[in-house]
Amino acid sequence: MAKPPVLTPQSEDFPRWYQDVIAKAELADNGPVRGTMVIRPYGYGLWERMQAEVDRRIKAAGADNAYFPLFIPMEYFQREAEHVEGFSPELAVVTVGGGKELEEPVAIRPTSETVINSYFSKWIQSYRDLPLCVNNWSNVVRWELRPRLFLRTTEFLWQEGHTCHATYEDARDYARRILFDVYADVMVNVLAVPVLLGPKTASERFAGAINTLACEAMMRDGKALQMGTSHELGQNFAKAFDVTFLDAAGDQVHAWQTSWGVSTRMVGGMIMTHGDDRGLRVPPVLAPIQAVVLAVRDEPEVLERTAALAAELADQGIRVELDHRVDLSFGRRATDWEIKGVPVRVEVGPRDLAEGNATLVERWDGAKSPVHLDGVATAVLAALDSGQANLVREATEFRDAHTVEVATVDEAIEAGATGFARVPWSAVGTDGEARLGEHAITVRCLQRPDGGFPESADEPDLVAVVGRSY
RNA sequence: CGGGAAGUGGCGCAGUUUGGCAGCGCGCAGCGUUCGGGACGCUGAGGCCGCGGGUUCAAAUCCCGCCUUCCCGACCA
Repeated sequence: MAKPPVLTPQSEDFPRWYQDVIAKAELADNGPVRGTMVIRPYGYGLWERMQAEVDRRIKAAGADNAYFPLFIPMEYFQREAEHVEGFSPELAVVTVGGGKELEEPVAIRPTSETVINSYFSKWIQSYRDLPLCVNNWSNVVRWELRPRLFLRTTEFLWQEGHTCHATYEDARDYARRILFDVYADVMVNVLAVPVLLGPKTASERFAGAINTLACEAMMRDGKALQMGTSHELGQNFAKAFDVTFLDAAGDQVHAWQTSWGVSTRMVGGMIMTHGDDRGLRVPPVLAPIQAVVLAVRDEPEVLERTAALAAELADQGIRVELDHRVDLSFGRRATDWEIKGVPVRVEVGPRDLAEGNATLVERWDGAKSPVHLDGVATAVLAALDSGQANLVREATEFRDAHTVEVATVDEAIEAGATGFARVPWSAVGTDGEARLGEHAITVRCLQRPDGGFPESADEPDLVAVVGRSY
């Protein structure tokens, strides 16, 4: 009776499970060039939903979309010392164009601070031009040594926001606003992925930033994934690219800036936060397909009722799909939707109809329940709500159950191997970071002892959250 | 980029040691029977054995180079 598992069980081999589920749920394929990724329609559907939710919030935060070019003059990279140093190793450079060796090689953007700032310097003249907040949806290239689908690909899709402000405080507040109102909000309320928020240590900072704020999540194998970052750039790039403005007092001063991004990595984070041995579990708010109405049998009444139900659900604003593939066995189709993680399945067969019911199956826990045909829409909506809440709760409980409080670096090394360890930052420091590093453990972010967000990384009594990471 | 493993119909693999007709399971197509948790029967299609070079009468098999994937490390959304 027991069928061989469709996917490698997580407990047996988590990385293998991850690859299996990406293949079987038809999310993505490897591209022909190392590190590249072909995103298949269902995988892209997940990304499009993430994009829509992020985009809406970015606009609400006052940033407008724009587009900057893929190609960047090499010389731009040289201008900010830390930036060059940080990105040089992963830069892809075009040296031939139109069949000729180029006089000046052209870099393919790994991020766009440099080009964008060269235009900011043209556009900004007065404090009245500030704040200037733009966002770019794009692809970027970072020559990765160890690619993994969605988590770390040489080319990936993301948004990068870039802003200029008149004061340090404005820039700092904006970087936080993006972290909280855009990123954390999407992670928790859309992706159902609980995130820890806090500044990075100096060694984990973005190349060229004065402060990097991060959203860190825990995957089901206990490893950390950085889901998004928001940087305070200070005046580093403004100085390198001459982004200045005349302030109200008549002085020419450099702008204070931020940059921030989330990428297709979020898809990987969602997969590894919620997926189980039966497949994906896509949070209802995110799901491109929230409910599937499945005709159990090829009978006229069944087909009619399922079609009517699907239409009714669509009328309620539910993203619904009708499964009339009666040439495939019921079990096969049920399994397919399960692997794809569709939150709710509405099954209708002759037995249901005899009772005047449909069968509602919830993906998050597999629970099946009969629902009167008149109450399906209401029941689906309720299931979508509770499914979302349950996924967040489950993921939060998992993370907390794999997080321990420790006092020393040695204890952190031990605990960090299987989850998160919270250790006083004062007990770690730069030397401690190096020792953790020897065990492939890093400080994911700094927090207040109560988990609160610190005013600054220099605040006393901070706690370092450490763990292994992707 | 270092260490390890591996590339054979779409997917998973055997065959490589000892060179001699390219196979199996799943999937796919057609027909029929099925259909409430990956259905079954019959028939059939599908291969430059990762790519390039070499050795040989003969290469999936031996030799050299490259590419790609996976695992473990150093760097990163």
